[in-house]
Amino acid sequence: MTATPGGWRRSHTCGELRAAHVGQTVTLMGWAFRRRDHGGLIFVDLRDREGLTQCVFNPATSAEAHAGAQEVRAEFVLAVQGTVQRRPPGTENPKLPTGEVEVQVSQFRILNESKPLPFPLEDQTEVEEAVRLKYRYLDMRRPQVLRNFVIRDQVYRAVRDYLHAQGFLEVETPFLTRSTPEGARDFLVPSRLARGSFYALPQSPQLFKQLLMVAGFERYFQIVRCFRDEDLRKDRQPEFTQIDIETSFLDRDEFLPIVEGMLVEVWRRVRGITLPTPFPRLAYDEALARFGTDKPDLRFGLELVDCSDLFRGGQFQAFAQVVAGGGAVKGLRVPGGGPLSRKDLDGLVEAAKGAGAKGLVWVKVNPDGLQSPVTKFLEAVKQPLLARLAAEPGDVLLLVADQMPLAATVLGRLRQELAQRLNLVPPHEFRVCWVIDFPLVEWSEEERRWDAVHHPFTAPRDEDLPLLDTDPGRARAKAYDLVINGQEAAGGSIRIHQQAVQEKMFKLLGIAPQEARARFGFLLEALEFGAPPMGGIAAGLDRLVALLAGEESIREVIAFPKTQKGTCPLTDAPAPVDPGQLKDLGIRLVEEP
RNA sequence: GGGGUCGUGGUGCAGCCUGGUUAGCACACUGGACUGUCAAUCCAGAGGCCGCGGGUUCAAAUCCCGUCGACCCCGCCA
Repeated sequence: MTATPGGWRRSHTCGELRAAHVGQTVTLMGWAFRRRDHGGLIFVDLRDREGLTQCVFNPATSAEAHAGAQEVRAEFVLAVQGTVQRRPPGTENPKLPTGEVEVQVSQFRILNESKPLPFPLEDQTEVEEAVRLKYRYLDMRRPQVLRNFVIRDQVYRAVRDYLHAQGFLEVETPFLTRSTPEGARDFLVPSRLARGSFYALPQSPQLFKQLLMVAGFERYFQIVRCFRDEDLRKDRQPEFTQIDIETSFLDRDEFLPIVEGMLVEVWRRVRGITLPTPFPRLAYDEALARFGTDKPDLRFGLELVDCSDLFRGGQFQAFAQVVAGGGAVKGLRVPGGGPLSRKDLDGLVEAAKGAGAKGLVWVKVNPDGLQSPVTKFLEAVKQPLLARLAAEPGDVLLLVADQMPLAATVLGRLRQELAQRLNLVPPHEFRVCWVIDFPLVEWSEEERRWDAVHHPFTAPRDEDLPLLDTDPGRARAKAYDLVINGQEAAGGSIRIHQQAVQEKMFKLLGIAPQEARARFGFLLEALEFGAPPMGGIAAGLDRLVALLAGEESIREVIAFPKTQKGTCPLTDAPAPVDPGQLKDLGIRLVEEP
């Protein structure tokens, strides 16, 4: 076995030569990153996965090599043999780890040529994403892109090492499975052997991991692809990767520290950062009240403050009526927001309306008094209002009156947007928290029934169990989300492990017994054979890696991602198939009406 | 399904508002010069269906309509 025609073997990588190697004869293999031709002297920066090494082609060393190097172009694949030498004084490159030395080339081979590139491989140049994705294999040669996949690899390993050390068993579950109701749209796979029937790709291994608990595996995990046929975002792809975990015999407060330990280990190994534990916990109601969202970004303040009582029965009719009708007035203090122009403030009003509010009241706190479209209505509550929001001259106050949770969520969006705009978000900080005590169900107006907030297998809190019969909307679930910098990074729950409770839940959700039997009777049956108490979580691996890499979009940390329309510019998937394939499956295409 | 931004040589952009030269700049590319560069430099050159289709006009990269595509957002995502 030889690495190249002629029997050369790579002796070092392009990232490892140092002053200590001076005098050694080495063989490097890699890509010609850049060539600098001085006529009498040619420099080629040879790049491989590990780094960059300057190779010098000097006719005094080898006229043949020097002549050959003139043919070299960007991204030619080279094998280079020569002597490591210290660079002449004054020509060292402190920007390169290998910058103290260079390889004086005595002979080299062109292992392969390359066409001119469709785009430059420099890190700093911005190239349209569709072009990058069409030539993703070239894009990935950029050190910045490679770095993201090194981080991803470190995350895989940290997760596996940690969970294995904690006694978790790694198990694979099927991709070809059956469609389940609720949740996202399924990707369907037609069956040839059972014509007219379809597999569904899993939205998550939810049911299987519960079966593994019934099986007595006790601690399971899997780094697994999940599929959801919904519209894409920068943090959502049709196929994405979850760290899926399930445990037996642990209640929430025993389980969450295990997950915290995993996150701590990942952040420690990848970023050298020690996340403080335990992670703070926020009840869902509290998160909504203080931040106007169930995934609060804790890197900055701008907390929402309830001002409802200040306006109850007051002369500001618009607000007083909302409060009288059971709604709330939520306030947000924008410190130093004074410079916001009338146009900015009008923009905020529009944004609030766009988010569903009937309106937004802004108040400038000037040294000589309040300035607002509704100043005269505010005079009566001026002092308590300023005190409630801890306002100071130069601030801007934003007030939204509406039903809860709308009043809070509207202001929550403005909070996020203003933090961005006013540069209040520290760029290199990680703030992690748990959001717990989610509602179990919420009323769906359009379907006229209760919907599971998390999923139908989530257990209600024990003390809320009676509420299922009397006031389901007030029942809280044993569910939890892990939120990092305002992003949902993981979500899970303690499951229902008693068949009677599960059936009650289905009944509440309007899933008829026959339908439940038909759809996942196998799970209900399993629950009758001694199912242990169980609970787990699923973490979005792509989002974790993006956070660790400082990338905005998970596409930057997925090897071959899809565009926003779900296509792959590289393979041109999805694509029509051969009529014979359709015939095998018993599928006939119909024209759109 | 809806809203927004964008689409101009291989890449990144300018020109478009206010229609009228040979569509301009940088990088890449090709040829030449050059023995210490590292975003090498200098000289010369080639390269354009201005996304696509229609309309207005004497005349369209530019104005209008439609359409396709990329990205961001809303809806959607248990």
